Order: sequence, then C-alpha cells, then structure tokens
Amino acid sequence: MAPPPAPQTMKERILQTADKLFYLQGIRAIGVDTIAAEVGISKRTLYNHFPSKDALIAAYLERRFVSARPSDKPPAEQILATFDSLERRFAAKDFRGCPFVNAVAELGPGDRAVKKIAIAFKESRRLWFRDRLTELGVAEADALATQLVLLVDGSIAQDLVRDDPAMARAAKEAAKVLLRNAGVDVGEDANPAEKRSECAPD
Amino acid sequence: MAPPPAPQTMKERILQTADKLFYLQGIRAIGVDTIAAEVGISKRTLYNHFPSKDALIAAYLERRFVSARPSDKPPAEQILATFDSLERRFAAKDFRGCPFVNAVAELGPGDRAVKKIAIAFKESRRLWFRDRLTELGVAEADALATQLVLLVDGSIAQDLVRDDPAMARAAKEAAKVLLRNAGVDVGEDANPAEKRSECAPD
DNA sequence: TTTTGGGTACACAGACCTGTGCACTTAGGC
DNA sequence: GCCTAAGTGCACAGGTCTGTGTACCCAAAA
Repeated sequence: MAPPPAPQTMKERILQTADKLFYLQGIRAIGVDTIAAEVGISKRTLYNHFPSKDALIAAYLERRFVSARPSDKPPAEQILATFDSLERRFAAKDFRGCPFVNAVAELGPGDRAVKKIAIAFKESRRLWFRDRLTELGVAEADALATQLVLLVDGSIAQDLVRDDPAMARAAKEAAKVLLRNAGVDVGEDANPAEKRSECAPD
Repeated sequence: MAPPPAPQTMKERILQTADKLFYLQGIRAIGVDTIAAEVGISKRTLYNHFPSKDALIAAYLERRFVSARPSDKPPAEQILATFDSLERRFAAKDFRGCPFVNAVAELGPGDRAVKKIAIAFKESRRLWFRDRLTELGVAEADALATQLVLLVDGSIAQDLVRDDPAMARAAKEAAKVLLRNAGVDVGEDANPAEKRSECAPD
C-alpha cells in the first residue's frame, strides 16, 4: 500500500517548505507565517511541531547536512566530479550559495548553534577531500584538501554574486593544477602553453 | 580647545558607525534607531542626511569599495602580499567576511542595487590580479586572475565560519603553485617532494 | 458513544521596524 | 538683535515579527 495522499509526515512537509523559502529568500527574510501559509497549515500547527523559529532553523540546516554518497569511481575522478556537479548546481536558477555560509553571514556572530553546524559541515567536506587524496597516496593530503575546499567555497561565493557557472570550471582547472603538482594524474594537461611542443595533437 | 568632539562631518560620522554595526552585526540585524543612538544623534538627523535605510546601506557599501593603493613592489610580491594582508585581517577579531558577499547573502536576490555594487567590487579585485599578471607576462592572465580570486573568496568564506587565519596561508600556498605553474618565479619551492624526476614516467 | 489527538481559525500581546510630523533649542552669520 | 540652518526630543502611524491563548472541528480509537 503506497501512501499517496500523505506523501510525507507533517514535520517533513514543513521542513521542505522552510528549506525552499529559507534558502532562496534568506532566513531573516522569511517569517513563520509565510512558511505556514505556503505549507497550507495554521501557524499553531507549525509551532506544535517546532517549539521556535530557532529550532526550525536548526532543523533546516541539519537537514541540509547530507553526507556525500560513496562512489566506486577512482578518487581523482571523484574529486574533479565535485566541480562538475558544482557547475551544474550553479547553472540551476535556484542556486543561492552555501546555506551554511549564508546562515552564518545572516545570523551574525552571536548565533553559536548555527556556527557550530556550519563548521561541522565545512570540516566534513574537507575531510572527504582528504580521504580521497589519502587514497591517492598524496603526502600532504591534509593541506591539499584545505586548498581544494578553498576553491569550492571561492567559486560558490563568486557565483553567488556574479551568477556565473564558469566559476566552477575555473575552480576545476585550478584544482587540476594543484593535484598535478601533488603528483596526481589528472589526465591531459589543460595548459597548452609553450612547455609542450611535440606530442600535442589538437 | 580646537574641535576634538567633531572630527568629521556628520555624514561621515553616521557612515562610520553604520559601517561598524552593519558589518559586525549584519545589515538586517541593525535598525536605524541603533545607529542614531550609537552616533549620539536623533533619528531625525539621520534621516536628514540619508533619505532611507536603503540609501544608507548603499552608501555603506560604496564606502567599503576602496581601490587598492598602487605599489612599487614587484607584481609577484604584490600578489602574494595580498594573502598576507588577508591573514592579518583574519586574525583581527573584528573581521567578519566580505561585506559585499554578506550583503548579497543577507538581502537576497531581490536587491538589484546591492548585487550590482558587489559584482563591480569582485570584478575590480579580479582585474587587479589580472593587471599584475599581465605585468608579469603571464599568457593566461585572465583565467589565472579568476583562479586567484577564488582562493581569496574561498579563504574569506572559510574564515568566516571557522575563524581560522590559517586559511589565508593555505590560499597563499595554493596561489604559489598556480603562479609557478604559469611560469612566475615565486621564490623557493614550497614542495620539496619527489617531483624532481623530470623525464621518468612511473 | 465517548474520548482524545491533531488540526483550524483567529485574535492578540509585546516587541521591533521604518519613516514622518512638529514644536523646540542652539549657534553662527548678517 | 534677527534670521537661518542644523539638530533635538518625542510622539506616532503603520507595518512586521515571534509566540500564545482560545474555542472549535473532525476522525479514529476505545
């Protein structure tokens, strides 16, 4: 028996709507009345599921904190695929930066809870890179992982203000250079400058 | 006694206070009453100098848009010095990310004016890098300049959530690799690894 | 049938926000 | 002395926000 009339629990319906509105419009810009109206429920019901807006914000961010799915592709490909997926997300018109960075920027330095989960998220991404690099046998996996997340977050910030998916491609090219410099094989050399003269077929 | 109590014009005093509060606490988090109280003037006076809060926000961002001062140091040094100055700013406890990125994140996609000035700022920084790279004779100055701003913005975003000035150092190391890869001399090689085998395929 | 849990509708308190109106004061220039 | 400009103090309109209180409805379980 499939449950077609109630596809999700009430809590999940609220969270889905909150996610859409918080992320696209901003946490401070959206009131609980707006969320309740969009879900089609009364504000009282919303407060029966979440004790406060802060709790809803926390749940929103926790729901955004999804771990990367494991992949069986080679680690180097996985790393570079990150930037391809980033480019796809940039191209979507409902992309509006990193929800964690945005939340920290919006809620200010006072909100310890938000900052905590944002730090945890950023570190989890960094560790993902580091694990892939370790698999590749890179010596300075930790330092290089940090540099890669800089490229990720940099392209996200740039795309947020410029709406330019090419930022993801630029980040990918930079990542290739960093990886190659660390001894990782990342396929053909993307730098067609003067250092190659004989074995470069167009 | 000369004029120690009124060192600047009223408009400038308002802007200084607005800058401090907007930047540290967030634009949406600070009301005009708070700014007026902190300056020590009446709200009426504030509105006599700025027709609306939006105008004050615009003036705040425009005042933040200062061009980099010209320097007579070698271009490569100038580029790397950018990251040193970034690290110093990260270490200061009153650093809270890029005001332009924060404003775009806070005010949402609806605010065209804010987005416009943010784009102009980001592009001006990118062009500064590009000019230095052109001076260095780098072929792909444009693409490399984009990659460098990714490192800058990435380290800013990371420091915003992690409060870790080491992000600036990581960005600097990555920048060195990118520059060296483009043929720029950036001093001693920070990577003493095994890449010495120039013509030996593994 | 009765109870009970979840949802609704709606009003409201209390706070904060932007922006305006108005009468008053104060200081400098003529 | 007089006039003007700038600022003050304060109230207030009209809006939004979070969060609560209350009375009601309805369906399913006991």
